[in-house]
Amino acid sequence: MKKTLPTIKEIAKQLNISISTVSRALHDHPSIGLRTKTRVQELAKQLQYEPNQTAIFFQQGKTFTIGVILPELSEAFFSSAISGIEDAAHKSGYTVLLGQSHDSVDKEKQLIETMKKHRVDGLLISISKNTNNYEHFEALQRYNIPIVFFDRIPKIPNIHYVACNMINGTVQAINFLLKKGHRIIGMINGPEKLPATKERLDGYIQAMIKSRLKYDAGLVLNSDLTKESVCAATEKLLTGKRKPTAIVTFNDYVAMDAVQQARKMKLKINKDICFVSYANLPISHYTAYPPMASVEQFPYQQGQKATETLIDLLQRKTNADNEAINTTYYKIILESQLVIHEGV
Amino acid sequence: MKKTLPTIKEIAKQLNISISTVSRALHDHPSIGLRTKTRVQELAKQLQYEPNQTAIFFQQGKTFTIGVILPELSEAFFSSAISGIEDAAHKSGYTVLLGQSHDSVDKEKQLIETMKKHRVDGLLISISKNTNNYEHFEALQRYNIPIVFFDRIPKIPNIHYVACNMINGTVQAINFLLKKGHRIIGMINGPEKLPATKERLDGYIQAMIKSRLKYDAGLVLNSDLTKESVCAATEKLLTGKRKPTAIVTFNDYVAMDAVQQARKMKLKINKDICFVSYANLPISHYTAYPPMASVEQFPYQQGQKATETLIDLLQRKTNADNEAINTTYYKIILESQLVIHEGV
DNA sequence: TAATTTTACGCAAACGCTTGACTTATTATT
DNA sequence: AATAATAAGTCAAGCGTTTGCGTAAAATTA
Repeated sequence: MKKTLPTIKEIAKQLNISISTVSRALHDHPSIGLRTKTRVQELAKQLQYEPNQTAIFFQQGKTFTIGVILPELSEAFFSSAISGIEDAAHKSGYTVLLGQSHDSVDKEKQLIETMKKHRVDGLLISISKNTNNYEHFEALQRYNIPIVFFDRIPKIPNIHYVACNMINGTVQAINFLLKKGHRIIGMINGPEKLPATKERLDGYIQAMIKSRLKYDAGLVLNSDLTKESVCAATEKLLTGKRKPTAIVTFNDYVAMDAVQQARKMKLKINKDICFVSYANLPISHYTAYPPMASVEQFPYQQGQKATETLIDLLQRKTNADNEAINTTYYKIILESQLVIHEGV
Repeated sequence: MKKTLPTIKEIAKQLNISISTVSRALHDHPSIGLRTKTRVQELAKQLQYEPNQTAIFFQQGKTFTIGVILPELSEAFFSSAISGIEDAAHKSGYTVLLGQSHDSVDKEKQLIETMKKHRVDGLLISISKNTNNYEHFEALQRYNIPIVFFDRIPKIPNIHYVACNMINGTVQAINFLLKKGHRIIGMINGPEKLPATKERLDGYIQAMIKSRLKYDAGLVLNSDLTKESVCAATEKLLTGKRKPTAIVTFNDYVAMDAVQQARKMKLKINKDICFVSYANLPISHYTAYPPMASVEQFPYQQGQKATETLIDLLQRKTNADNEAINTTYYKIILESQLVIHEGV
């Protein structure tokens, strides 16, 4: 068993040429003659030579690694996104250093430190639910490590991001319900401060107004996404003066809890009350009463697009080290889309 | 904006001392005087010095990175496992390079190449469904990159692995059903060649025999996990001469399909027919008819344990570079466990 | 006070590779 | 035939750290 791996030095010695010649030969440099070039390449193959990437990383000041920090891989949204990220990264020769924040700000900060230490070339981040201070991101500027945020993006100027616009999908969802004859449509939304919550509300209002229906604020309730608060909201909606015949829920988990509550109240799902949700569970159609339709937010594509954007940024950085790149920011918005489930 | 990050050379120059002194001072080396030590450390802090890890990686021939190759993060089992991996890795100062094979052998090989190029210190692998040639793993021996397999392990000798023994949990599952009064118990198992399938079968047989019930091979059917084959198996079981009153299914997906089929046949779930499954969906209790109980396989713990094992291997490697380490292999088996669901 | 130990630090090599600058043959140009 | 241009290499610096070894100066011992 060989103890030490072959290096270009080794090859150079065996062929009695200089290491720079070997290096250039392996890179097909024009100033090396065909003869020696093939000699080198053959010996390299024979010795199963492989360049020591750590040396190259070091020498080039690049690691061809991109760090990914996201809240929770067990959320289907993110496990889908990471596939998009991986695929796009590998396509350009990058690899993915992973870290989950589990929605903890401390963990997030810690991960950034680690990524910084490992000298990732760039960072892809979906921020934790509880992040409202952004210094730890800004600190990376100093290291010239670009960040592209995706899905959950901080509310600060001058950042690159990729996100999915929920307004459009929400409008489609409401229109779908209107077309089905529903006139009183409720919404169980998320935490008030979340941008995602606001977008859903905006879509709701927009759709109502365009259809010349008045917007009844009493029909839109916020929740903190816990089972209790969702059940409470559901109950409140279903016992109000204006009882909705359809409810749009913040996501599939909310939908499931709301369904449960409605059933507890002896309502027939899809008859007395219909649900439309935002897709995050691929198997939601296996659940007892799947939503009639869901708004799809294309996690795979978001991840992919974010990665492509980051890599683009990285290329530019190496090409032109000027300041101009710092002045323009990518803001990429994908459109969400309503998907109507089978048998509806 | 600083263009170049501070190095120890920089510090050395400013303090007019040698770089080796700086290096040692920062490492609290005993042969550096307290006076200079603090001077160095203070300047380092002031300049926000951070060691260039790529240089260190290179110099030490270690990257403090472990590669993880697994089939599919969108499977709850693996997204759980990766959390265990991450936590254990971070605890020891390692980071995680991620790659999904999506159950493709080619992708798996490719990932191994990438990981090798990136000079990961060690590898954690759960093999793809279709892998039946193991050369690409063996090739890593040459690079002295240890592998610990987890959950899905290749059938070759002389490997380290962590897996979960399903036999015990299966025995518990059967016993649970027996205690509930069931006497005819069916099983919808997985593909025949899978070790996971064999273990389930073994558990089934063991439990039956221990209870002095005869093992009826007609009650155990294999499936290839597709919806069609599961439905067919379910139908066959429920129309056979000996109709089971309970069925153990290979996993939660199988359970859902089987339930659907049973309902199609006008059977009342939990009355005419009961189901017990192997846990892989955290939200399975949200489904229409969740299984009465599931066999838990502790993905988080498996990931954690596998990582700890790998790191242990890595420590040994640096400590004693002898051959002895190559002669003993870790084979760690966790026990599965039956979890009885609420309201049963 | 001389000899010896200890303390505190500097020198320089090494890790493997890339690359700008320089050198020496060889071939082409006038 | 002298000069210029090209081809094919070589040299050596440099990337940032770590570390074995050497060595003054200071402290201890005899």
